Amino acid sequence: MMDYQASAIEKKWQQRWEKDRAFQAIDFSEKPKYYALVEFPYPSGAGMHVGHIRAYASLEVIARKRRMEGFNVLFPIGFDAFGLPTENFAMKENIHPRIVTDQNIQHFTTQLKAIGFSFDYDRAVDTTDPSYYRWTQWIFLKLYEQGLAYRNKTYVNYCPSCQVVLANEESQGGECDRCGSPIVQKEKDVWFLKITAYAQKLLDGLKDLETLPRIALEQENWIGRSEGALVRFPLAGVEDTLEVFTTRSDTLFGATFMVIAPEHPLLERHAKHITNGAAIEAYQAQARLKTEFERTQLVKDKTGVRLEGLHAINPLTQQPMPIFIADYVMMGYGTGAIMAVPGHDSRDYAFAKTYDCPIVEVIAGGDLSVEAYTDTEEGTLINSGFLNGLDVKTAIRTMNDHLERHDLGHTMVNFKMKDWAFNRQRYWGEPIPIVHLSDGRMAPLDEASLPLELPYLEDFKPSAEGASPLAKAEDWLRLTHQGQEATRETDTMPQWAGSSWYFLRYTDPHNEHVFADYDKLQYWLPVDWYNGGMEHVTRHVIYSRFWHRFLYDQGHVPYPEPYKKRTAQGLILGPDGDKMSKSKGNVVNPMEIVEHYGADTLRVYILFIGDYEQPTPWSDAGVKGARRFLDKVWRLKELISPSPDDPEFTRLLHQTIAEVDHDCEHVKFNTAIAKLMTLTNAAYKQNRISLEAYETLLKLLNPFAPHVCEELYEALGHEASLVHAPYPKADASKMQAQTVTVVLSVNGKVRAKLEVEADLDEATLLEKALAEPRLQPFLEGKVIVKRIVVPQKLINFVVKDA
RNA sequence: GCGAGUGUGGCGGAAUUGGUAGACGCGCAUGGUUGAGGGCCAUGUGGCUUAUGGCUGUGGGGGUUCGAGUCCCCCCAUUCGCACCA
Repeated sequence: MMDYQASAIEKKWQQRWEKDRAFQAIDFSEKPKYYALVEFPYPSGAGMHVGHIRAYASLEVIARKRRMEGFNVLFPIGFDAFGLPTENFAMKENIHPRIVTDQNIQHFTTQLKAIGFSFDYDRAVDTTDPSYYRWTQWIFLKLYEQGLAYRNKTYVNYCPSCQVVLANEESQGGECDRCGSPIVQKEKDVWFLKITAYAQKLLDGLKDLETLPRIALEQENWIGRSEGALVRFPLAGVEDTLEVFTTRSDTLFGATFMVIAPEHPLLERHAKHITNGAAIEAYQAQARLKTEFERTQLVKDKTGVRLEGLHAINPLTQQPMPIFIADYVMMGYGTGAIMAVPGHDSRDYAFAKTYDCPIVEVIAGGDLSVEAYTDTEEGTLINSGFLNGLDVKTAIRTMNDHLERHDLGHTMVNFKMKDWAFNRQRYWGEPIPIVHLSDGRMAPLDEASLPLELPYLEDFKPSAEGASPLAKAEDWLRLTHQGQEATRETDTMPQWAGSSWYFLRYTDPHNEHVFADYDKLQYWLPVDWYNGGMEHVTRHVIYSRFWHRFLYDQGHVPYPEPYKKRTAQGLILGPDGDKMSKSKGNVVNPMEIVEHYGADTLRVYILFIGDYEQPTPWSDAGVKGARRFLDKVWRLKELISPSPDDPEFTRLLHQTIAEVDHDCEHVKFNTAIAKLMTLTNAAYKQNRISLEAYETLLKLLNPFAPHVCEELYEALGHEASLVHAPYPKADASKMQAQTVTVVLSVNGKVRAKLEVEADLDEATLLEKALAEPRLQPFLEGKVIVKRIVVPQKLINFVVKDA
């Protein structure tokens, strides 16, 4: 028999699958549908890395398994191809991003096919293709029509190096997500999507998503719902109020001063009453220089400036409350103003100490002379008028009632989530289909005029001061709209746009009339299983759920939630245990493994490497083990025998069928492979294998290592491929062992083992156990006080000295 | 600071409901096969030990139990997420 020649076999079967269109998803097939979705890649010039393989290999196994189980499987792939790396590369090399993108996509596709992924490549989407982004623009127009896309002047995180505006989550730690440069705050007129309007729906929808608790929790925290009250504090001497959001209205009697964000509009509104305007302005200027990172991370001392000439009144105590500006209060959360309760909030306490404000105890228990008493989830109210003696929960309810009755405020729900900054000042993104008319108004483009294509620019470097390169495309920029001179919007959409709805397009990727046919959406959706990176659990998953829910509300998609189940693979670290990075030189190129050992080896190794959902270091030695296993399966063919397998082997076979099935469905691919290895080893141990058992092994292994399995299966005389071969079913009656090992222990320590018939009755078993010679030294001269019998497993004698 | 995860041999990692800790793989050791090397095969491989036995052992310390990697309490380390969230 020939040796296992991976590369020849793999090419052969890849061509065969392509010729047979083996992985084509059939719209409206009679079979039950299964939609397996993996996050589509950004086609970088570096090609695939091992992380991609791990991300796709899981659902690759599931997709192949489902086909064998008789499902009509949609397992698509595409490319999230707009974005900065391509644009930066294009600038550096002076090649147009269109060309770079096409090359990269082609390179990626070749690599994906070389690994044997069973994607339906006919459905591939490319977010940079005008026939795709036409519909991204269309969805934007729908959002705009509903008032969910708006422009606002705001301070934005700006990266001076990339010359782009970044979302908060792209500038965490005060550094640009992409280049690591420090972020500065810049005032700009930018686009937002009103995702906050969907906050509650996005939160509620989570209960229908099957996922790890921590994945749901991360989304919950990101949405950040909190219940509380809006309270209006009257200002002394002017007809105005200062509104705050608080979750602890019960502490209102302890509120002794107010703090507002340095950007708070109250400052401008009452500038003429404020007598220390210069000091205020100086503080504002200083705060603006700080990034949000510095404001929240580095500066733990509380600084601020008291407003002179303006103060608020505590509506309950009627005491005057000084107002401060301080940068520990953020304009972006709640109302940008707080009532400070120094007795029970450590930030307010520190501030009160510094600025000498009164500290009032309103919840009994702490020692306010040393620190704020913040352990106040429960407790009893004191110094609080009508709340005295009430517990915290009742006090909150009572206070809220009081506020509503006296028109001082009302209960409200606040969300941490902010609106989605939806713009980039770069070339390689979807143009926003809006024009600015000469009279200052904005107008959406006509749907029929979409796509609004990117103009072909020779020079797509950013314009001055962070304006989009599109501002330089004079011919494209100017037009006549509704009889007026107009200019086009020059910002482009962020990279999250195209990925917010790509899974919908897969159901009908070539449709020129709608983004996807409703009946096809109804057939294929929802996505049955979505796998991707942990890092996308908040942003991408929430953004795409938002778009999907919006489209549902507008009647364009049939179901409210897009995903039924979400998993996330762990990172593959470098062999040194550090995160793989070019600078550390610990990057493993998967294609080298394919060349050296074959794609099947790579696939098996990556799933065998460790728990799928945990990070794991790469090991070159481990790869060899995967290859050895496939070699063993290959050579096992020589041991096919007409004589039946040992009963113990048959039992193991059926147990393996059941466990591999279970493990695959529970993302335990590593143990599934381990069990296939055990089965293979057992066949060698009995020195033969029945044809039936060998074929079963091939079918179980096929989703992991399809090329070698197909080759061996064909060599057995089968003409039909394994793609739709029926998946093995375990026969429970054959899983029961004839004999079992029962552990004999004394006082919990294992002293002997006993091979007995599985159905032996308890009395006989005990008799045998007591007669076991190896137990005698531990029983002699003792009294057995207790006998524990776990059927088919263990006996424990509890003894004590006689 | 808050929340979540993780911690088991030389290494990656296994271990339904508490019931033989270390499956499977790597590495290593010894022997075999081979012109050599590789490959392959067999056996062994947590530690200690006065070895067919005994003791000990799942980050540390307590506890519950006949029995704890698994359950409870306290601590430590590490990773991730959020972060002055009012």
